[in-house]
Amino acid sequence: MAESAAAAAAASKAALPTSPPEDRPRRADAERNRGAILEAAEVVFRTQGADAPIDEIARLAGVGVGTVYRNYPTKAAVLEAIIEARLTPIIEAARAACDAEDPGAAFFAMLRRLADESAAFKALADSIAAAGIDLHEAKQELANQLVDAMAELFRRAQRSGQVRQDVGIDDVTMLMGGLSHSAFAASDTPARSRCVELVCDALRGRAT
Amino acid sequence: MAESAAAAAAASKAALPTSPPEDRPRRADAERNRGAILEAAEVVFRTQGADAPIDEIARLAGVGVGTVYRNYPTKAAVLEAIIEARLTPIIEAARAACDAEDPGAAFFAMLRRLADESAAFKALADSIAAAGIDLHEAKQELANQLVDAMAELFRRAQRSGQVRQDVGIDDVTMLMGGLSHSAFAASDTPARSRCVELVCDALRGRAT
DNA sequence: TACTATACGGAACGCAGGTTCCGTTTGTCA
DNA sequence: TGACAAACGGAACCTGCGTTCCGTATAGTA
Repeated sequence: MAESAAAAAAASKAALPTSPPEDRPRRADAERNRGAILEAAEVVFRTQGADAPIDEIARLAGVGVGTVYRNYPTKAAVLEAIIEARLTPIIEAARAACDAEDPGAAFFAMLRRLADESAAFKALADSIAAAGIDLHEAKQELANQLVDAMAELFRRAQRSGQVRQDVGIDDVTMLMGGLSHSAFAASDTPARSRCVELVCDALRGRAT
Repeated sequence: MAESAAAAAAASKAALPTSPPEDRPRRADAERNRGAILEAAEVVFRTQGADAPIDEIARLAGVGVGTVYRNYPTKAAVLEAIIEARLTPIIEAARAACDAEDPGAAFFAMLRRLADESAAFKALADSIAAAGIDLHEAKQELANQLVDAMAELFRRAQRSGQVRQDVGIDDVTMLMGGLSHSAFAASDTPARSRCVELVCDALRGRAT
């Protein structure tokens, strides 16, 4: 999945080693390295966030930087591949949740999930936190998809009466963006869930 | 005010042009430049945040970078002077609020103030957002003072029964740190106040 | 095993930002 | 007005990071 995501992302950027089908297959070591790079990038972006240097990924993968760039045209492309792999199922879950019987419960469940994912994956937290802020990153498209899906879910939850009427999706983005940003630092899981529940309660307009 | 704060901050760092009293006074142009630097730094850190380059400050002040460094040993020292000037009155207000008749109202008022200040001053938002996160910055000491003052105020508000019992100061730090971070981006004042009120309601444990 | 296209590693490059250095300018005082 | 210490500006330096380049190594093939 990450594979295809990466390939797709790459295809739109430049000619990559994942060449036309009929060509002779790539060398085995190249294939192996590609996997190692993807795994290393996952670890590094998860633990260090989007600002981690490329050298770090290369080192962990046991390859030179050149090899990283032979697989991905830019650092942004590597990041995008990783973020996409991580974010796609979340976006799909949000879309699927729109059809849930109880849109309110589904909406709040998604908020919890966003916080959990942010806590577990620093680059993702960066991405979600940035969703309501800058608009100039490669991953913006993905962030938009997430925001759109959440917006639809939010509208349904609100229409069902489980979210107070005087708030908007932008408020949710602001609260969750901020929370995501803090979430990774907090190794403290209970505190995080408590905060998410506070936000949920606030959006409901009533106490637990 | 900014002057004295800067001087104090500077004194603790290294020997600065603000030399021992009995020495002959500094040259008039030096004094003027110092003021210009402080003003420029204020503007730059307010609008661009803590990451703004020193050159920007020098340019706006109409001096060379060398002159900035003759007044402050490092960029961190400049930032600290500015943040201190901005944060000190807030910290004092938080301490004073501990003696308020209604600790609950005082506590929530401080939350509002923190959000407002963050929205108006990017570097301050950075600082507040970081309060619950890293521990390696020059401004950490200030952040700690703020957190300590807020913690005391929080305890009193909680003891007075206006804050639910099942949350801690760390939850407040997390929520407000995140909100501060988003707040600057949001030129939208109503949205910001709405979010702060949501957080306040959540901490109260009841709806408006 | 020998040959060659493919892939590799990592030095080198460019750029940005913090900090230092030094030749020049200028305020101050006699 | 002349002399000198104080202060100035900004080029130069250093470090970190993204990206490129090229001489070398090797998987695949005959």
